[in-house]
Amino acid sequence: MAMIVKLYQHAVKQRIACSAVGRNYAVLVYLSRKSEALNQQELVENLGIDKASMVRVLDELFAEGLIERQAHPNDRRSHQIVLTENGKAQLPAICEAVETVNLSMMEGLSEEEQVQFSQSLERIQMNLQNLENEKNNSHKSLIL
Amino acid sequence: MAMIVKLYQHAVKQRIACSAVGRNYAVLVYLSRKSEALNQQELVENLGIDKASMVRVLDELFAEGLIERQAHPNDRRSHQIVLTENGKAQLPAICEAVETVNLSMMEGLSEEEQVQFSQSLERIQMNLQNLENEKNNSHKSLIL
DNA sequence: AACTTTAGTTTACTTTGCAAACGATTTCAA
DNA sequence: TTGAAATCGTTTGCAAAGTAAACTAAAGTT
Repeated sequence: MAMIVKLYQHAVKQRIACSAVGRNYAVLVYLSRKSEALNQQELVENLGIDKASMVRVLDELFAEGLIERQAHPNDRRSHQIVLTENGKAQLPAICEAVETVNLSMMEGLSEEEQVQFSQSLERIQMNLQNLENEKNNSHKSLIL
Repeated sequence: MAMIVKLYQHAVKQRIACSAVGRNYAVLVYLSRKSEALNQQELVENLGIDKASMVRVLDELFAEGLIERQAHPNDRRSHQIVLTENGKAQLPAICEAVETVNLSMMEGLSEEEQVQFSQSLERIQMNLQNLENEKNNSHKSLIL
């Protein structure tokens, strides 16, 4: 499966010429799909990029003028990450690349199989996240 | 999906205390599953680790006494990678870790869904590999 | 024999992850 | 309310891994 992820990301990046976007397309796509404002923590949890790396990624995207860190209304520690106009302008090209690869990837699978596959993926991710959390909380649950 | 791979590998590695094995468990497991001798090229293609990194990984596994590079009978450029006795001795613990995580991961999916999922994965990998190859051969096919 | 290709290695560089520490907050509990 | 603990983001330093180029040695091709 690690293989698949590498092949997938490689395919998408090849289709996005644009400098910093290529490496960080996942962040932009994720931002574009969420209507609410997101802070860095939420990006870290959902994209599987660790928080130190996320700082670097966002710095880079900011330097390219694609995102901004806005003040959070209720929490002065937190930043809300939003796409700039320039950032939004890149989306069609990025999404097209993603869509193209998605389509090629699913070739030969019926509509139903694709749906089933996505559902299985979601469940598997949930299961693995639970595993991870059990680990983290094991020391707490041991104090009985 | 990148998220899933990270969660999965993290879960497996946590369950394998043993030094160098933890990081490189995939190579050992893959070797144990193949009856024929494998060269580095085949490992690179099947595990998605690039060849320069593979040299480092195998160096490390060799330093730990877990694998050996044997001369290929017909091709003196090529090395056949084989598990040492010591390497084989580590397998049960590794496979148990992998099995445990696999089971937890698939929790809530029916036997049939699991089979379907694996088949879809295989097909997807094939599709992505074809995509990759098309790219590599595009310059050749352009010469008409 | 001269070429091209392949397998593996080395090198240097970049990218990423991980862990620890920190400041600035916010939350919680005594 | 005040003090301890947790959270958000950041920085730093180091380890691991990907990438790209050049190289050796050995096959394969023409």
